[in-house]
Amino acid sequence: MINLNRKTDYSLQFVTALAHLKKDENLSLKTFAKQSKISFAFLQRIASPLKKAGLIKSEQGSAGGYVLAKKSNQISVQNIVEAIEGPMQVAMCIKNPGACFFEKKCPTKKTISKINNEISKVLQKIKISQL
Amino acid sequence: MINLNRKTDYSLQFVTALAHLKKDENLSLKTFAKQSKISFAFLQRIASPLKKAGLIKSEQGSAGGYVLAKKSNQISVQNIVEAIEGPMQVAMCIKNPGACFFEKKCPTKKTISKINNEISKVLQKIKISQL
DNA sequence: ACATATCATACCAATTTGGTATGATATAGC
DNA sequence: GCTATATCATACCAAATTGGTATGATATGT
Repeated sequence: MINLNRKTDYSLQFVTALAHLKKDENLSLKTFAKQSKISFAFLQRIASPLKKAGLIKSEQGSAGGYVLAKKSNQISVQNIVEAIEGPMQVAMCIKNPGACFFEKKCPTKKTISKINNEISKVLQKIKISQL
Repeated sequence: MINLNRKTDYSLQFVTALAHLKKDENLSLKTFAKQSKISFAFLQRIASPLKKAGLIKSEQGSAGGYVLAKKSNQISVQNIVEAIEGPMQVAMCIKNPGACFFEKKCPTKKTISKINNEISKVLQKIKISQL
């Protein structure tokens, strides 16, 4: 399926919210959960990979919370998708050599690969700052 | 996830094979199953929606089989994706009003919608004849 | 200390996906 | 009319993915 799952969807919302913070503000998950009506527990599962991917930073403790780790015009939808869902590939064959039975003989691999590149470009072009 | 599932993948292979038939030839699923090593039973589940979508035609009976219903430069990857997976939408909100809790207030709907259009364009642009 | 954060798990139900099986219907050729 | 070979229309099932929750640990400002 060509679709963004709920984790990715919520991630976009969260990162967008971070992009709109004022200087020296941060945003805790609890606060964002209240604002957005997204479950706190679910947000926790999102924040972790976003941080690992270097898109957001965090401070623990009582005045803690999250902020962007980069400028919002340097974070693309592609970055978020890949942080949450792993490497963007429209078919297993693109980035996993040996994953497909057909492999080299596949009559459509070239096309699949092209589709992958084009979609990837689209996602890279759209930045968080554009929201 | 941004990916083409196996049904769509096999569909691309099948339709491509039909595009390469000579004048007045047809292709039965049994024959294609042997050629491609794709399971016959699985191919049956693919052929049905492709036909319903008006992309391929069939003849029953002992000399029967499938042919394209349109010229191969008039069938896009988008057509196939939609025939197999339903309307292309990166998020439920795009084509199902009321499907999402956030609906009008959603801070990212505009972006999601943009992503949807861009990807849709990509898939429309790529035609079966290009394989 | 205590309240409030992040962090790191593990768990479970619901849905989707991949794949098979079964029986009916249509048709060309004998 | 019989037979072989097609499509057609289901229904079924196992495995993987997704959506969502729960629990406990660690860090830090007041």
